[in-house]
Amino acid sequence: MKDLFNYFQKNIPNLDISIEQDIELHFKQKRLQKGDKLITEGQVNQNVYFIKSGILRNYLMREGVDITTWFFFTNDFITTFESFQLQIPGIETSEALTDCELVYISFEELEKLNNTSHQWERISRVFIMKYAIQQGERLLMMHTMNAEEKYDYLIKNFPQVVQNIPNKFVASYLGITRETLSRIRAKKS
Amino acid sequence: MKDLFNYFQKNIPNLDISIEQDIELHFKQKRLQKGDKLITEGQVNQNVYFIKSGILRNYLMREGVDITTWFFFTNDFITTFESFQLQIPGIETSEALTDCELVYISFEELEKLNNTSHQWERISRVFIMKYAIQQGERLLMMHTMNAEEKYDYLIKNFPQVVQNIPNKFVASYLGITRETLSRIRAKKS
DNA sequence: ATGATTTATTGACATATATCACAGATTTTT
DNA sequence: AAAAATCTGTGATATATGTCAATAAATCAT
Repeated sequence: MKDLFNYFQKNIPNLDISIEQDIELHFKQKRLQKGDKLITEGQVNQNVYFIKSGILRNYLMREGVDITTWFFFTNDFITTFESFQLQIPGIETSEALTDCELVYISFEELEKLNNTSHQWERISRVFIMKYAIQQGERLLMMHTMNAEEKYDYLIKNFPQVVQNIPNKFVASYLGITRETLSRIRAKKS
Repeated sequence: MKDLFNYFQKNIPNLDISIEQDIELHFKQKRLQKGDKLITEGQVNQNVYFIKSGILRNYLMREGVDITTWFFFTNDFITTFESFQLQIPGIETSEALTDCELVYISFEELEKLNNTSHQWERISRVFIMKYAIQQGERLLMMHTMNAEEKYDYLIKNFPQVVQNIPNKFVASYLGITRETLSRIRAKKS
């Protein structure tokens, strides 16, 4: 759990040491094997997970087509955001692309911490804020770029995606077809 | 300022009455005329504004082209999110599409409230969370829909956009050209 | 290791949307 | 109210990307 506390400290100044105890007390461990589902479409996402190691993706099915919405790496939090925050059934599924080590806390337990501790409320706010900023950047990419620009953007800003993830997932993440991605890649080499 | 406190109460249970006094003390009034700029590209967005009445849009220039990123209506908060949250120069501009009445608070004052009051930290968290959810929905729209589907989605979910806003802004908000929007509209009537 | 399955590449063609050009409509300014 | 400016609609054409089909390459399972 030390990793998680370190990660909090890196992002939020002057954290109380009691936070580390809270983590010990309320977070649990979980391991996944490649291909395992962590969160399932149609169900309420009960937990927020912190990735100690591994890679996952969120995706949804739209008219029978698998669309990747997000990739997650070591030191990311993973939820299906709306489902977790509003505690309603979600449309997204999370699956492990590699074996993963996670720690997690349930919505109710986190809410308790948020209710009783100002510092936990701060932690929640800061990480939601960072998530919103990331989303804004991705939205801008989808809004303003063509296929090749999106791929260049990905290489520049998230090289770990291109290096570690099958092209079919990269393509659907970019909102283009596998064939188009393949042609863009061919042109570059 | 009563509107703002009511709005907080509607979204967050059990708010202390002291919040209303905080609002009186720290929020200021501002009026805009149609066409006025509220936040300017290249500068740090110092304040978060709550819209008591009026409509605004955020936009950015990309290769000389004006791209609308978001519309804001009565009872929305408006910032250029990343610039405000990180207090760094932003790429977006906010302009009034109608005359507007706003109330606002500076980043520093809000941070003070967030630091000293758990309830304010809660308020910040909840509205950032709501913003993130909205962004996620918009991202899904841009990711998965074609031009006509996006327009239908807008009519269904944000009819006030289609009713009140010039088509050229609607088009760039959807990431399509004015001509394509015009043809979609023609087909429907 | 070998065969089976999945994934990536490439070509031919189809289609949605962009671009350019101009005319008509609407809004703003004088 | 008239003139000017801006916005919207429509046609002709161009282009990026999608679709379908076949093969090659990579990965997985026995």
